Amino acid sequence: MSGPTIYDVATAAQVATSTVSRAFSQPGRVSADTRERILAVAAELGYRPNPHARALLSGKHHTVAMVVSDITNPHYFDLIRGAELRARVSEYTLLLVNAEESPRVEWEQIQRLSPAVDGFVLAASRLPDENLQQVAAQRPVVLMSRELPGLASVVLDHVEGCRQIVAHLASLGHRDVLYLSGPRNSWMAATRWAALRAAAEQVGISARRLGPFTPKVSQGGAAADGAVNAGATAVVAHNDLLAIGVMQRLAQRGLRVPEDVSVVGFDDIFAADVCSPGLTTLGGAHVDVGRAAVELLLTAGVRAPDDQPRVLLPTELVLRASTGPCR
Amino acid sequence: MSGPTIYDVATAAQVATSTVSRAFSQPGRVSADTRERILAVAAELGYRPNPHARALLSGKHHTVAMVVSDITNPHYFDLIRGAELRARVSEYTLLLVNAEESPRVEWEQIQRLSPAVDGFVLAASRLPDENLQQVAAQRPVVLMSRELPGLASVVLDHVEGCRQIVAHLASLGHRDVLYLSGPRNSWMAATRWAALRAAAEQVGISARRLGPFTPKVSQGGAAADGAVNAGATAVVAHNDLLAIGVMQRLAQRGLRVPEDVSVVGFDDIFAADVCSPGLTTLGGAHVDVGRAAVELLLTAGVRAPDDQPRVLLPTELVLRASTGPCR
DNA sequence: CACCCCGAGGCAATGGGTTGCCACATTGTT
DNA sequence: AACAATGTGGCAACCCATTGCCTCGGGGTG
Repeated sequence: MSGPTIYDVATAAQVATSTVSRAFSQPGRVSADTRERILAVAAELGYRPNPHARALLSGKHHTVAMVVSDITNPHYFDLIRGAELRARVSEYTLLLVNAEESPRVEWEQIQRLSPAVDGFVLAASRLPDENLQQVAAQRPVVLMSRELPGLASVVLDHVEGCRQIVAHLASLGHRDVLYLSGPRNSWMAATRWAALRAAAEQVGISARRLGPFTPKVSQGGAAADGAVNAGATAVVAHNDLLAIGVMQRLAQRGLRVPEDVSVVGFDDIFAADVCSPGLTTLGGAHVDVGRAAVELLLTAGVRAPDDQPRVLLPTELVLRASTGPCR
Repeated sequence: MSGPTIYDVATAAQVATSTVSRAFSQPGRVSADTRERILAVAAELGYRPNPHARALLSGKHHTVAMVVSDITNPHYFDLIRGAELRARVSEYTLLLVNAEESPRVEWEQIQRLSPAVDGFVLAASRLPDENLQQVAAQRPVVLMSRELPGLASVVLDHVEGCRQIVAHLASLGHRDVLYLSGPRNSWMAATRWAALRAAAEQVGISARRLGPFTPKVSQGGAAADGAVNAGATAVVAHNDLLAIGVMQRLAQRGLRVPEDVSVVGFDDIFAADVCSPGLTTLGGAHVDVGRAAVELLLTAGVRAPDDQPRVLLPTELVLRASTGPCR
């Protein structure tokens, strides 16, 4: 069933298994021609080391698990891709796990995988702080799009990004921004609201909040109605999906974007570019977030537990047609 | 570093390791109170079996690898999700691998993972037939969106789907369809073209082909120009990304969709619903494709090599605003 | 009371690769 | 010429869970 083992190679090459093992892992430890003979035999037999057997003794699995809270959100694609790319450079396997927006599923999967991976990258984890700390006690952990003191994290600089959003809207004459908030247990939602409010205060305009909303297109209707009812001239939605839903509902109610209402999203997903009108949104190099997170994880061993880095990556406000002068 | 082992549990519960093992896997084999004691101790210690050690002896890894040719294509999301859901039901781990559109990368990753997984699900594999057969000789394989005699596969019924597309266009008065083809080595592209041509012949209209094109938005421009030059009234693009690119370019050149040209895509990705005009596209239950593929893989052991099923799932033509009466 | 059967638990081999330690041979040192 | 240093390869324990086989003791049968 399975391929040849190190024993088969050893027999065929007339050496001990230990010699075969060293021929691969410690090239200097065996003589040149012995090594050559072993490699030739191994190639001929199609030998490939069994990762399980290796992991059993060394405790190193050469595998990192990435847990995403909802794999259907297009925003994660770039994160996944970046993580995958970085993992492959080091010949690590990336195990992708979908938490289906459920903290329970997320927790169970992490517990199940814990003995089999070298660490976890958690994207927008929905777990409460205590659980994150428990995980971190077992295995190295890097958070994406979330922060927690004592844990390594990679996030886009939303403080600066929200300042850009507010400055943009203010320069268009808006005196008020309405944030359509994300889920209650989302760290991101809290962070964005705080940053928007601070930025608004700084430039002297008002900031209000509505929600929470599940950040999906389908929730955009309710969010849009709330925004209209609140008399908003500019809304900032928790993410692009929600923003697109908002725009759909506004169009349905006969309101024009951006003439009547300006709309801003977060993430710069592909659909933000093709929807109509094009969505102004706060993007960033999400591939680099994924890359940086795995990078931190792979170098986690050399850092002290109380020296966990917080990596902040720059955002980029992508201007499209959904924002315009205040009516 | 790592968690407690079965030895720790055995010591703490004053029994042999074999008894602990059996307490978990063969409940009837140990007495009720011994079992209870062991489970209590294990829970207290936070014991979880090491999957590697288990896999080493049994040869079963409880892991399937899913290889996608390009993870940035939104079309794969549902496939991934379906595969993930089905795998989790059986407590299998889904290993997601991105081939980056490179047959070489795809091949290397498969070879590397082969000793560590129970089988492969290959989504729109770019590997040549011979390589697929080699993989299948090592491990159970299920293809998605591709067929090869002798290998299990799950695909949407494109023959019927293309008939629906052609019937739809013909009923709008179109006497000609132009297929904007996908990559040269894509099985899907060949299949769609053959099905379109057959369907066109059946209803008595003409079918032409242009391409190949890399199925990305950026390639839509060239495809659109070619279509205009060919005087097409109805184009069928290899997938939604290409179709969206085509529509962007048509708009840029002042041509109206669908008044001047009707456009049809494949896959029904999220963006097809939000772009403007909405894209008529051939969708289907992609989640079920993913689900069925893993299902086949998990039951692969019980089938003879010459009895590999071809699963055909229904398509659904989603009508939106991008198709209309022939000018 | 002798014998058998059955339930319950332990011993030890197993899987595939890694690594500390030892053995042997060759070459160099005094 | 006797001995040390260095280079190569082998032996065997180890990682952790599983499982075939054995043992021991209690209850039932004749």
